[in-house]
This record gives sequence, structure tokens and C-alpha cells, in this order.
Amino acid sequence: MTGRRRATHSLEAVLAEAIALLDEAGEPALTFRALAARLGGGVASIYWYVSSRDELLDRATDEVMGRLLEDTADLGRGPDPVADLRALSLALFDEMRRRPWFGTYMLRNTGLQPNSMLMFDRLGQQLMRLDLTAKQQFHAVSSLVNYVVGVAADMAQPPPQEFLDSGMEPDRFLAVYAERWRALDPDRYPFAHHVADEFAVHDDEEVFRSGLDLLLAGIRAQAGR
Amino acid sequence: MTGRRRATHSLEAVLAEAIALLDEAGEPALTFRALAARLGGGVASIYWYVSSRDELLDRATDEVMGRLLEDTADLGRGPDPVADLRALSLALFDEMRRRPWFGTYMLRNTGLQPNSMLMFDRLGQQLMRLDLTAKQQFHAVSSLVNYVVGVAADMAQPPPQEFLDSGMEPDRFLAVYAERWRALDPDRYPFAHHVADEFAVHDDEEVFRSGLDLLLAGIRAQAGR
DNA sequence: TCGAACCATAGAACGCCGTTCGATAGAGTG
DNA sequence: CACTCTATCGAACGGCGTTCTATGGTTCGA
Repeated sequence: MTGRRRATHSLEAVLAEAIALLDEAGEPALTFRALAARLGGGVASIYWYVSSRDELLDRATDEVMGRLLEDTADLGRGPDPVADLRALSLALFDEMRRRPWFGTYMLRNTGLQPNSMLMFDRLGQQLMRLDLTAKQQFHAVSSLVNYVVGVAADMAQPPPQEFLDSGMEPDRFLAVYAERWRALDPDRYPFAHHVADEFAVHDDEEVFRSGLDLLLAGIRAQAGR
Repeated sequence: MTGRRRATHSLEAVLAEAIALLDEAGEPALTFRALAARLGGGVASIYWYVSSRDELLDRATDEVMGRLLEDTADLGRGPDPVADLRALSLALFDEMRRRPWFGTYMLRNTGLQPNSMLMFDRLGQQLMRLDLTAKQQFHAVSSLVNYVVGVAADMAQPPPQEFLDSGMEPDRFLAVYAERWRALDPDRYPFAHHVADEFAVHDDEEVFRSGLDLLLAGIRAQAGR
């Protein structure tokens, strides 16, 4: 009944607001001060739930991965393991495009988050259905995960400051870059000229898929089917 | 003849010391204060040569890429374009393993550094020797570069703090992780158990090569040779 | 030889960050 | 009611990138 003088939090609320902050403005926007302001409390309170910024990012990442696992729970039971591998990879990639910070942090994370490990295992389980040695399976999953995470992290980079400042639409953005490719010395950069038109109209997801399919084709060939 | 009262720098010296700092202690170690101390001058002086920390990293990265281009100038004239592609990719990967910060920054960098662009073009020139459409060529190079940079960045992550603190040798490190895999619930993590032994003895470079060869096999198949 | 113009250097400060410390409000318990 | 334990918070610390302003040192025309 007396007016509340102090805010009250919970780990769930902290993670939820942290993820919201990350989604809205990217990784650099997640500061303890911004987070505290959102929670309506003081900075130091957050340390009750989380012992460092790194752990906060860790937990946020694992939380998102957990949701992704739920959303894709049905993938992995199809007749063709390679098709399941593809579907899972695409789901992962989609999430990383939706949340650039997610992919970037996956890359940094070397630890053993429960849900990331579960995702790794689900991919591996598909490989176990193929006729490959354990070593081949391990290599295949590693390559695949590294490819997905690496490419997603790469493509998730925000456009340089100069474009954010100019308020240009993202579509024009590619065109401007293609123009720069064409402006290069053709003798030194023959390939850039050769593919400038492709670059100008390319779709990141399609590029991702084409590399993914190259990898999957290789895996399929190794397994002899 | 009179004692020098002020330090004197140059862009070359700034870049050289910055690279030395990065090589010795990684990206976080590159601070303007540490760099100024090395150069024997004040912090603000560095801004005469470079307008921000980002530009400093940019220039350092491009400098390293320039040297790498020189060192590998002979690659790219062999009879088999795919073999050249492979050799270039391995050279890139090696450099990124030697300099973790280099790979990590390549990932972040979306801009148009002259030497990175040259490397991209040299890879692309190999693709031009294959019988593929421009679109296929563009996709293939993108996939390849993304794979190399992504995987290298992933593998370049330093071991977690707990290991640095414990003073454990890097070899034991893998073994400890493998032990953790084995300690997981076998019903929830069947694949982790299945490949724990492989993981315990794996070699990052071999894993990289196996994925690279999957990609290259796919490209070769596309080109019909 | 002098002084103006310019290049390069640097000290000090600003604002932001993650993190720590100590105080304390409020809920639960006898 | 007193005691304990949980959770909250204001204030401060040290380090960071960056900026401002002053000034040392050099060059060069008159």
C-alpha cells in the first residue's frame, strides 16, 4: 500500500529487456546503464542476477537459442538427413539475420552453453544417420556450423557509418558499392568488374544457400548417396 | 644537437607499433594510451595520422593483407585453378591463425580496403578460369571467402578466462572439453558422446581443410571438371 | 636574420563504459 | 517486536576513445 520506493526485478525480466535492447539497437546498445533505465532501477542491481556483461550476453544468446530449438523441434525427423541438415541450417541462418548480435556472439562464444550444444547435437544426429566415420561426421558438422555462423556473422555487419548518416535506403546501398567496384582499375581488379552486376542485385540469403548447398553436396557425395 | 623535447612519429611507425601490439596481446590490447606509450609520445598525437581507432584497425588490417599478397604473389598461375584457390585459401587461413585479430577484423570490415579487395579479386580470377556463369562465380567466391574468414574467426577465439587463469597447456584444454562432452546426458546429447574422442584429438587446420575441400569439390563439380 | 605560417606534438579534460563497495529498505521468521 | 537475509541502489573508481587548446619546431619568403 505504501508507495514502492524500490524497483523489483527478476532474471527473466533482465534477460527479456536485454534481448529487446539488443534487437532494437545491436550489441553496443546493451549497456548496464541503458538496461537499468529500462528496468527502472539502478545499475548495480543487475549484478545480482548476472556477474558480468559477458555472462549477460551468454545468457541472452542461450535464451534465444532455446526458443529457436523449440520453434524447430519438428525438424530432424524427415526421411532425408541431408534435407534436415539443410532445414536446420537455414533456420539458424534466419535467426542470425533477424538478430545480428546473435550470430556475432555465437562466434565469440567458445564455451559450452546448453542450448547451443543441443543445436550442435541435433545437427550431428543427422550426420549419424549417414554412412560416415565418426571423424568424417565430426568434420562435417564442424564445417557446417562454422560456415553458417561465419557467414551469418559476416553478412550481419551493419553498413558503414557513412551510409547510416546519409539516410540512404538499403537497396541503393548495394548499387553504390557496385558502382565503386566498376570504378576500380579493370587491369588490377578484373573479377570485380566481371561480377559487379551480379553483386549489385545479389541476395545475401541466396548466396548463403548456394554455399550451403555446395557443402551439403560434398557431404552427400562422401556418404555415397 | 639539442636534446629532443618532443617525440616524432610517422604513419609507418604508428602502424608498425599497432600491429606489434595486436600480435602480442590481441585486439583489446590496442588502446591509444598503450600505443602512445610505445611510441613515446602523447595520446592525441596518434589522431594526426588516423582519425579513429576503427581507421587504425582498418589500416593495420590492410597493411597485413598487403604483405600477405606479396608473400603469395606466385600463387594463382598454376594449371589447375581449383588448386590455386585452395592454396590461396590456406595461405589466408594460416595468416588468420597466426594473427587472430586479423581474421576477426576482416569479418567486421564491410568496407572497401584496397588489399582485401585485391585478395578477393585474385580468388575470383581463379573462378574466371572455370566454365561457370558470372553468377555462379560470384556465389562461389563469396561462399569461399565467407567460409575462410568465418571459420578462421571462429577458431581464433581465445580460450575462456578460466583456462588462462589455470595456466593449463593448450593440449590439455581440448581433453578437458572432451571430458565435459562425455559428462553430458547421453540421451540428450548422443552426437557429443559419439564424437567426443574425435573432438579430443582434432586439429583445427585439418577441420578447416576438410570443409574447404567439400566446398572446392562442389565448385569443381559445378564446373564439370 | 627575422618573423609569419604551418606542421606535428601533447596535456588536460569530457563523457561513457563495466565494475565495485557500502549502505539500507523491505520481506520473512521467531 | 527484533533479527536475518534478500534485493536494491547511489556513488565512486579506473580505463577507454575522443576533443580542445596550447605550443614546440621547422620552413621559407622578405
